[in-house]
Amino acid sequence: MERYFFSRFDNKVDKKGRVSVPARWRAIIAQQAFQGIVAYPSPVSAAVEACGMDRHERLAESIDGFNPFSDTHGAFAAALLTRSHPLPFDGEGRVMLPEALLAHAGIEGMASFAGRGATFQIWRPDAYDAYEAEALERARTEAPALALMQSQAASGEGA
Amino acid sequence: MERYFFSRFDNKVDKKGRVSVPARWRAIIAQQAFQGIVAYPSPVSAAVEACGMDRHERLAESIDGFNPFSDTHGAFAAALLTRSHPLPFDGEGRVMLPEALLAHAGIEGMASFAGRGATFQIWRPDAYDAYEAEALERARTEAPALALMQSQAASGEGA
DNA sequence: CTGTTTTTGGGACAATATGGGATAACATGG
DNA sequence: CCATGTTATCCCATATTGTCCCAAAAACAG
Repeated sequence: MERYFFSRFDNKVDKKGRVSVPARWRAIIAQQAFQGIVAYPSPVSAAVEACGMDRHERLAESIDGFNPFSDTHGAFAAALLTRSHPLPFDGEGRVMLPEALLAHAGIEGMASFAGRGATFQIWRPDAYDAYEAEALERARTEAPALALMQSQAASGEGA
Repeated sequence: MERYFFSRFDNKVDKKGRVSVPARWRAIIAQQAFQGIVAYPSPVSAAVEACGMDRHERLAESIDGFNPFSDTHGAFAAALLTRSHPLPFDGEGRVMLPEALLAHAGIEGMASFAGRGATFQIWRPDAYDAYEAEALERARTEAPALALMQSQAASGEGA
């Protein structure tokens, strides 16, 4: 069984605002209590970021660990909790993206789902194309750093 | 099902002073004995802070843990307990915000509900917009603090 | 190709937010 | 203790929004 979000899918946003979440990804979430995803604006790009409720609850819990009246707690709560939306699946595995998220990503008509391991992102297709081109370039120059991490992890493995 | 308060909702305060608490949040509170919320002025911002009675009782208990004649006990009791209002839901899931809370947050006409995990806040909409802009900036600079907490709690889980 | 899964479309229905009238509870002053 | 005006509660109506259900089209696998 798959456990992480991979691949890219381009699905249609119908006039009621619904989009299918890729079936393969729904299968990953199927074992969780909340049948749906949690989505929030990426703090660093014009994309919607999303994951299952389990992961998001862990995020909420670690924010809860800060002093509730501190600026640090407030900042993270405002950025990640107030701006996140639980989006339950309908009977066909679709979700409705709220207006605020559509606007943040500039999505209309089509949405690109980009698997990112423990999370995935939802982009306006042409915006994702541009982002990908830039990311590939960066990956090329930073490849040595990844190779280093790989070897570190491997050295700690047993038989 | 959902266990934390997420998202933002902007609801109307009618001329009788009633506001709908978002239905999704009422569902979280539905399993508690007191059908309503407990609200008090935020000690650190121009917002009304609120939660279910269960959490508020735990707050009261931890204040009770202080020496009853200490300044600390007196300060928290005055700030959080004396100024707290239990606000029961009416048949349609609305509450009436007392004058003191409306004044503290400068609310009139519209109220913004900001989910913050275990609690939520109620703001004057334009005041929340301003607060959010500032909070996002701060979250960006303090991101490392969250990353640290994350690594402590959620070491190595999937989606 | 043929059967199955997945995405997409749309109508029927239910839930929610909101408005307002009628009634009951309350504090106050007489 | 009662009268009274005010405040809050209950109840019902309604527009809107979101949810559910069924059906067709498209993609996919054997």
